[in-house]
Amino acid sequence: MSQTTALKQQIACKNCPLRKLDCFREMSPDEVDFMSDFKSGEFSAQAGATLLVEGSNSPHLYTVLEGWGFRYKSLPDGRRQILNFILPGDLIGLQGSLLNEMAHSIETLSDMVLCVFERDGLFDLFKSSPSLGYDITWLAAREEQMLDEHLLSVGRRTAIERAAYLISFLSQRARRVGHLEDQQPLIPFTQTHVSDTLGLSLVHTNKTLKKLQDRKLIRWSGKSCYVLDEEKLMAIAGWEGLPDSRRPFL
Amino acid sequence: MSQTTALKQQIACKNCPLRKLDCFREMSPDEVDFMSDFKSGEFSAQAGATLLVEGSNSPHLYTVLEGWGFRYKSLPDGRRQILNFILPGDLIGLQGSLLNEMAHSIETLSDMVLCVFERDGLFDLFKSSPSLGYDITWLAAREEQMLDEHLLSVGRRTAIERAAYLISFLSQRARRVGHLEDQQPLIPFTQTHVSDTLGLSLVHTNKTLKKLQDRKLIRWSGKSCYVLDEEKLMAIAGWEGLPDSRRPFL
DNA sequence: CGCAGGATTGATATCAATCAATAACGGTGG
DNA sequence: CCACCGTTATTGATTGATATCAATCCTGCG
Repeated sequence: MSQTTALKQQIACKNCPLRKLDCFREMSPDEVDFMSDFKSGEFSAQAGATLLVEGSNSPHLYTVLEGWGFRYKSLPDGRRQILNFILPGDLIGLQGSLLNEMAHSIETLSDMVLCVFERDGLFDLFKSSPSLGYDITWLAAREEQMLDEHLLSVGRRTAIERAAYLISFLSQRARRVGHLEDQQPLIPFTQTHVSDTLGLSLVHTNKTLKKLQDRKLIRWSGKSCYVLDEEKLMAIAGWEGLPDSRRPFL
Repeated sequence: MSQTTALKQQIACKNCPLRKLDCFREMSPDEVDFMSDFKSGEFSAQAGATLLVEGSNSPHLYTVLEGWGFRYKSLPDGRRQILNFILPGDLIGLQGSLLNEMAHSIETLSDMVLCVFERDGLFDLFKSSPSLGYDITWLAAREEQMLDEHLLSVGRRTAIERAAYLISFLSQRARRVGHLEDQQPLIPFTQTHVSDTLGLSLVHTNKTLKKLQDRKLIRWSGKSCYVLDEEKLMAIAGWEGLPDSRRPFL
């Protein structure tokens, strides 16, 4: 549980691997310079590690370089709701930095590499580089938009619609950041994760996924989910898909 | 529907009525000056008006000066999910401004007065006043935090817990902005709004509210809900309450 | 081989949705 | 002032969806 290892800085922002993906916006040389200063190191964590805990007050912000994770909240008796998944290019810890206390926890699903920033430098970022400040706000608005859709899903979609939405949503996000190239599995997560995302019981989640499998829309083998027909999944969910504009990252 | 009336600018930012409420952060004279420039007018809308529509591309941002509203999304077949309620001091239209297209709609519950800003001026705000840019990001993070809690609620709380959470949540927010002084009703909304927020059917919502009423925690009379025991509601929901720090507004 | 975590399944119990009325209330026109 | 009407709230009966319970089955791994 929560075994993590700190590493030294290894990648220069200029050569950031994320910069090669065409889902991300270009950064100006000035912005890259600023980020090089703002970056205070790298951090890697093993699969299953807890990165941030509800109620804590982390001095850091992170951008995900590699790996998968998820944000969640729990009720006092242990019921858990997964709020969103975290993929490369995502900024995490912003709530903690601005509002002073994390209201959710974060766990890794796979091994993960993170780029580390000091929250104390955040206001300086807004002063020194308005465009990067704007980008952070952009990312916050995007997260809000995803949450809106999840809330619609959990509140108003049926079990099968929810499952179809979740899987097509994750499939699209994964593809954007270069995963799913050739029939790679979706995410290394379990049906327990799916059920805690959909707001359903584990058993009912299993039966619902089975229906999708019977219709040949997905295949769940071993610990992985393969997406066979994203279009049909989106149709079942009544979901339009992600906007396809390029997005910023830090 | 959607009958709205434009009004001339009437209130100087310096005398903004919100500034008197002690739930809001102080603004420096420079910031107030900037806001005076940024503000392009006022707008008032009748109860029941639609302010912004999913899919549209509004050229404006607004800060609520008076009144109540809500954000919602709909599925193709009409099922509706209310995402959050909007109270004085809230900034709306940010998603539309940053991401270019609104992914939700906004409707008023009461007559409403809004302070209007041009989205084209938004980047200039980040350049000219980093602290206001930071504030906008703060507000976005706060909205995200509320959505996280709603998602936990809809995904993992039982019907009565959800209802208890929603009502204590709204009660707290209302009180902060000076409503609920002496047994004022909570919000001018119907049980249909409650059901679309909780992700429950109207009938079941009614029966659930009745239970809260039988326990003397709320009273629903006419079109209004009165909160009788916020503490117990929070205990039922297993909810900690809102943080009580001051917050910024634009 | 045996174990552990995850997936699957069938039976049953609950919760919440739906259906179908009815009641209460506010506003309107006569 | 009263009858009428539309909206909202309320209620009981029934159906349907999802949760819970309790096994069993895999599969990767030491």
